[in-house]
Amino acid sequence: MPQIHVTIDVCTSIYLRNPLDTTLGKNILKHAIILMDQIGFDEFNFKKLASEMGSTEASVYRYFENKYKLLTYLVAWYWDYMHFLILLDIRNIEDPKRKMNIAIETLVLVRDNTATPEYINISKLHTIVVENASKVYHNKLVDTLKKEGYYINLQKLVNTISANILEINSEFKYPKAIATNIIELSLNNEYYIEHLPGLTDQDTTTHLSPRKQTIEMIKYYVDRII
Amino acid sequence: MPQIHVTIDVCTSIYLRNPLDTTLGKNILKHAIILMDQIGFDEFNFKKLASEMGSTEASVYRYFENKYKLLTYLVAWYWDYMHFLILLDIRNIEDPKRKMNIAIETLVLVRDNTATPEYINISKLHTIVVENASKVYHNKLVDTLKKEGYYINLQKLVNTISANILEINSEFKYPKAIATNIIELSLNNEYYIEHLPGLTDQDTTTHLSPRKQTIEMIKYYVDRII
DNA sequence: ATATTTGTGATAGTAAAACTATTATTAATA
DNA sequence: TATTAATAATAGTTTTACTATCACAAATAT
Repeated sequence: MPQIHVTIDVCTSIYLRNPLDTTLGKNILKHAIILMDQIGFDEFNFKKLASEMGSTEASVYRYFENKYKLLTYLVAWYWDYMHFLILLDIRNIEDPKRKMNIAIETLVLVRDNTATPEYINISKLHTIVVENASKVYHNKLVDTLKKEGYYINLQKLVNTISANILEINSEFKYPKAIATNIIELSLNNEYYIEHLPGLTDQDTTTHLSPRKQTIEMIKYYVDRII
Repeated sequence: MPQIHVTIDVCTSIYLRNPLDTTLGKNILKHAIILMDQIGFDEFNFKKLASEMGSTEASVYRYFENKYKLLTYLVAWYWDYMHFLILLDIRNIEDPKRKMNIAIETLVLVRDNTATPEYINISKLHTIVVENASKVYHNKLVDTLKKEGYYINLQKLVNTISANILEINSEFKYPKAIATNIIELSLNNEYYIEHLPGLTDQDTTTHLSPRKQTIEMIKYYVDRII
């Protein structure tokens, strides 16, 4: 059986050397995900990463200028991969409403896939994205980074979902804003259920998992709004 | 004419000494807002703040343990103040839909008010909240900070808007999640229009300002969903 | 087979950030 | 006038973020 190989496109200026080219590079990604997930981005640094993976600080610096660029790379990778999974899942499906439901499930469930490379723990990467995506998009350098193409991966995903919204209702006035909003809801709602339940609505009658509840919520939301 | 005095309640364990008690304290808030707005939270530190306001690093450390706590304080202050403005604006209004529209306008427009203390530049504080609110809510310490009551100010605002949603439609299934979402949209949409326009929809036909466009969008959204 | 390039490890170092501690001085209060 | 509290000034420590250099091993080119 042919193995599916995923090529994740991440803007080349994010890194100094392509981490996918070498074993060390992939190891940096692998252990960066494990460590960031464990101690959080603020506590994370290249010294700890190097010691965690049995390498040296200087070696890591050959791949990424700083930890912000490494985070940006991981988040871009995540969106490109999510986009790939969604496109895979909605292939051959005609009904736009069904397509939307599948996209929502894919976004929230963060299912593992045979195409996930060994060096990426997708569930931990999801946690990292939930906790830190805003650091990538909300900062003083946003305008420069945008010009360098750091955000195209999320943009492409938004475009796909936005197109799907227009297939459901071609008159809908704010397809991109709602696409972006669906993506943000898929990240935040589960986090709120777990950590800040007062900011969302937990269904105490059913015994659905936080993820299933989030899917229900976003479907309800999409159904009413579009 | 009696002057309205706003008492902003911020959880006492955020600060070491109440900044509102002294001139230096208020000066810390004032210049922290100016400086954070100017150089961004990541570049901001107590040394720069002290030099900006003609004081010393050690003096600032007597009020706040670190810059994260200062940010948390400012964000909590912002929500308490927004809540106050909304309650003021919807007084004596019966129609729940009108109340919601007013709340949306208040959230997005961030109008200055005579009750705004001299040491707070509310428009700059708004920028700081837009760019950094997620750092306050998405972090590894969230569970501890929640227990200490760091997030009650946002929670109260969510409760007020959530109640308003139920007044419009008592059957609505996710009042808190949508209240939180409205607040997040009010912060993000304007930022996206300005910095990441591909993530939202700009109306090129009209000549509405980003804020007016955001208000239109959220009203459209609320109207359809609730 | 040998020379050369490339990637990595090891070590060492600098500059700035993030605090802490001490003392002197000034202002408020008893 | 004595006492206390608040602040400024100074001087430190520790950690983070990053740079530079050199040696060695593996891959590649000739």
